[in-house]
Amino acid sequence: MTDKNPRPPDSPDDDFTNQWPLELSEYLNFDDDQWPDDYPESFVSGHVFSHNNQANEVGNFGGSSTHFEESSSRDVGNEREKKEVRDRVAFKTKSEVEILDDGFKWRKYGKKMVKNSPNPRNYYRCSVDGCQVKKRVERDKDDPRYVITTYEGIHNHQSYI
DNA sequence: CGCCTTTGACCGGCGC
DNA sequence: GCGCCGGTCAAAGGCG
Repeated sequence: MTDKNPRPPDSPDDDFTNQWPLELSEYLNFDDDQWPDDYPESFVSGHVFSHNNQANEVGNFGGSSTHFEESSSRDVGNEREKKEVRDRVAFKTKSEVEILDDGFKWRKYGKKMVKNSPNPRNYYRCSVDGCQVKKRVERDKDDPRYVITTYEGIHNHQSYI
């Protein structure tokens, strides 16, 4: 259990989104805290990119379309001290494997079967000490060839691997 | 030797 | 009040 609350005040914030190693073909931001029960398939349509810059690190990235979603209460400004200050970022990536290397070390801490999906959902956590970033990975129930990765929180460190 | 993976059980919240 | 669901932790084992 970790009742400590690190996160130095000098740590960079949402800037990390700018240094994302991946090129996002599209980016969607929802005003709501959650997505609809059933995201339409139009979500996944077209825009198939070929990321070559990352391919040198992982061979699994050959040809993948990535969709980016962001939901966070940055407009409120005053709600910084709330318990839900975590940034929720959802990626939809076309991949045969679920283990997409985003440049960070993740330790799997749980697997669960959600009723809305015939496929299990995997829970990962950043292995770096002080970094409480969590990651949720599951396959699309309508398109098993797509993988939905949801990131929660901001990394305490900027170095990856 | 250290770290990560896996499965089960437990817990909290919400709905009915 | 109970049931359901999603989320997390824990212990053991396996692998590098």
